[in-house]
Amino acid sequence: MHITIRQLQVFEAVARHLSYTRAAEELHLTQPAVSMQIKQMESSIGLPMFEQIGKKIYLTQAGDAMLVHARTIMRHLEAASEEMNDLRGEDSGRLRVAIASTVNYFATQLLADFAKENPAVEISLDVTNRESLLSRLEANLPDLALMGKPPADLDLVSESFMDNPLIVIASPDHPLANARRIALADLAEAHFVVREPGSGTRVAMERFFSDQGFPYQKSMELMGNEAVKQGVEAGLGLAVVSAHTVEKELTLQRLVELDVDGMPIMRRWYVAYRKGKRLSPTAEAFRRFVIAAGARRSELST
Amino acid sequence: MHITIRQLQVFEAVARHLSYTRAAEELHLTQPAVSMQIKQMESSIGLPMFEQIGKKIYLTQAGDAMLVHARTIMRHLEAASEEMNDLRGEDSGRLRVAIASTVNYFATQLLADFAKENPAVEISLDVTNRESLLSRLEANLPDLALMGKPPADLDLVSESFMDNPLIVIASPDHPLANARRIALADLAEAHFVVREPGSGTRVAMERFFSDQGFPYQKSMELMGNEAVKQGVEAGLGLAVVSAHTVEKELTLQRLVELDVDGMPIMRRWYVAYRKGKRLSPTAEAFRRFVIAAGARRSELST
DNA sequence: TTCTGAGATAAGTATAGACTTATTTACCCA
DNA sequence: TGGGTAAATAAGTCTATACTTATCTCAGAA
Repeated sequence: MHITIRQLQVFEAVARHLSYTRAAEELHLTQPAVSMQIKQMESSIGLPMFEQIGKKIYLTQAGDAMLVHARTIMRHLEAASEEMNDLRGEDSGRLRVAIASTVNYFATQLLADFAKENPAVEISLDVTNRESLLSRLEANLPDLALMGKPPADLDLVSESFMDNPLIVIASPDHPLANARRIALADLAEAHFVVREPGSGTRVAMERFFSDQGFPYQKSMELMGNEAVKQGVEAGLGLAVVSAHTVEKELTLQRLVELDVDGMPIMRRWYVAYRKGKRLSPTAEAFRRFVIAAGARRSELST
Repeated sequence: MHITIRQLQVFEAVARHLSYTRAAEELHLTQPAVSMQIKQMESSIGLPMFEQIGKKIYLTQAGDAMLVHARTIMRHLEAASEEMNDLRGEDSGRLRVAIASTVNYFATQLLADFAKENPAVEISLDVTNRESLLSRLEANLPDLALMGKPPADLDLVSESFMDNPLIVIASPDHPLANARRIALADLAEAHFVVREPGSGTRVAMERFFSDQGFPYQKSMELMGNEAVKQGVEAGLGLAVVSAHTVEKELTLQRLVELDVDGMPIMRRWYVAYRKGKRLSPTAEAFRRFVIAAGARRSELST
């Protein structure tokens, strides 16, 4: 059975008007065009759809049955067309964002702002550490990722949008709390609270220390930024964290930043997506939104 | 949005395999053919359906949404195709038969036999008098009609299939019950029970009497054959009826046939349908069935 | 690195799809 | 018996569809 969508459209119009001529008018066609479409449809089905009794046209039983299907099919085509129209706009559809856990401290705000501007967008946010974020990217789960510098081997398209200074924090009553220009060597005796392996912050810290030839001492390994901060507050030792994650604590003087030579380690945050990814207009809009927000923020700080 | 059914088919196959090449194999096509179909579909929709991340192919959100519709549309096409296949056969679908009430005495048996041979056919039977049967034919309600000689003005295609002798019946204790070769004039004093106007039997009777210049006397007008028969049994007078309707009563001697000169009036039954009607294979089969049954019956009686 | 499998691209073709205008046929009604 | 309306038929045109083969590109694995 080789039937055309066009044939279904024409058929439906004829069935509705029970008139070829009327259907032709509606479709801005000539009457023979309609005759032919119906005839082709009938011959490919092998059954008449209409019967002409006297001057009137009636649906045959086959036509009756066909009409039901023609209508549902057309309804689905229209529904699909509308959905596609929505998806073609920037303010609809779904947006799956995965973020490195450290990013959480400002990304949530960002997403909230974006959601407020685009209420019809269905946003899903996925917060994990760098390592599992990369594996999610590999499985093509998120549309976009917010993370530290992406590795070269995963073919990511990325753009940095914000500074990410890593600083050393200590409890306020730490002996070096008020020291100036501390050399890394001065911290040889200190113990460090560190994030779990797989954390981007930890990787960055270790790379920095090893570049500097500084063999840091680990006091404890904790899962997540919060735990680390609390560990430091509790006096378990120092820690290297992203400055953004401790803004509140520094203001409240629950924690202090140590003035260590070579710090802060200047890193950057990136918006990234896998090469080949067909960003939806919404995802693209969010990407720009993030970059713009980063630019705004760095303007403020200069 | 100008999309082809073919495109939906190809799209569905690709979405199922998540591979152009695999889909091409399934559809017995070359791989570029599939590429092009998808590309055309995407360009007419204005959104990508797939994204290629590394070596794997994934559905985009738009593709995901489209797939749902593509599948329902294809399901409906298949369902339609199956229904049409059924209707193309002789043993399915619906069969609407309208019969003149007098025909009821043997048509019900006929329909029962046909239904037994074709259990999947949905039969609807409509019993009315000639007049309302004609108006139903005019409205194209029945597929076929079983009736007396069809009028010429309604453009019916008809074929006679059985004799319909009209006879005069009387109660067994009627004075003329055993008389031979009664002349019509001898019935001048008799009263006749007659069918309602609109009845074919009544029309035939009146035409016959008026052709013979016989002004019959009407004792009572009754609705339907049964009422007429009971009226005659009750001694309300004579009646002209189709012989088929009184077989039982004659055998049981509840009624007798009067041997009137010029009787029986020899009429015939016809299967008829409106010119232009596209008889379904089932309807055509029933038409032949009726004619064959008529032929069998007249062979038996000779 | 090279090889391999998968998809994209290019170029070309046959065909049937979707129309048109002009004309004929058929029914219904006045 | 014509006149009007509606559908069928005929003939022709144009273009997009649905393919093909040949070649190129690219990611991932040996």
